[in-house]
Amino acid sequence: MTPLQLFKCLADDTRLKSVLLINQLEEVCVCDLMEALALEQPKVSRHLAELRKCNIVQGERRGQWVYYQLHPQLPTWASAIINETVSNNQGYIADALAKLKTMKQQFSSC
Amino acid sequence: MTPLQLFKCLADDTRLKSVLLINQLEEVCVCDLMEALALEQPKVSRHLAELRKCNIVQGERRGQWVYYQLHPQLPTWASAIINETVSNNQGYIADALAKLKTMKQQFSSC
DNA sequence: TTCGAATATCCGAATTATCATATATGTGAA
DNA sequence: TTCACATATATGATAATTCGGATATTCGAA
Repeated sequence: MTPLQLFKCLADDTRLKSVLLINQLEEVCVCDLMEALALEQPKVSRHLAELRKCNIVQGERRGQWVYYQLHPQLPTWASAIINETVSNNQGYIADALAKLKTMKQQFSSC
Repeated sequence: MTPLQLFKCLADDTRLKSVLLINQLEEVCVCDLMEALALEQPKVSRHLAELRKCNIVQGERRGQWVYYQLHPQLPTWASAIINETVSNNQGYIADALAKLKTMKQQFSSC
């Protein structure tokens, strides 16, 4: 993966938040992201597809749901960048993260 | 500066290379970048203007030329990302960097 | 006036959003 | 089991928007 590819993927609000949330939570499903970001399903799905195409995330179907995680072969420098971004911009995903966490408590899943 | 702003700025070949080169060389003028990247002056200038607007770089006129450097108030996490990118993707700017260095040796400036 | 640099504008190309539809999985009833 | 249906996700097509490139013009300094 080239740095340009990575930055292009992260240069969109939906994709950036998705990546940062996935990075924080280890794995999330599409419906989680829909709720957390208050977005329509096709929109989330489309942006995840782009992230998949660049090997930034990896989707795995388990029954009804598809769970996304960071791609296991993500270069170290790329995940360093993601971590650096999260830890210094917690406000950027704070709302979504809070919503996700209360969701997880109330219902076992979507 | 928000992370989204930063990534949008870095999501373009000209801008990304310019930032990485400026990071490596401390400061460069527009004509340096034109030569190194083999681009027209207006193109370089326009992208630098975008980087200036986001406070990623800073331009300073000294006589005829305008010299650019990373913005002194660039957040630490942002410059960490830039450094992480450079040190793990040297090939991406190797050509431009080599051209710049031989230029600097042959002529004192543009 | 001349040269380096910045800005304005227009146009074409690439992105994104939206709607509709397709596929995959799970559930429950016949 | 098998069929119908509900839910979750993906994808296709098209409209709307944004973005980048080329050219011309303007600005600033020598």
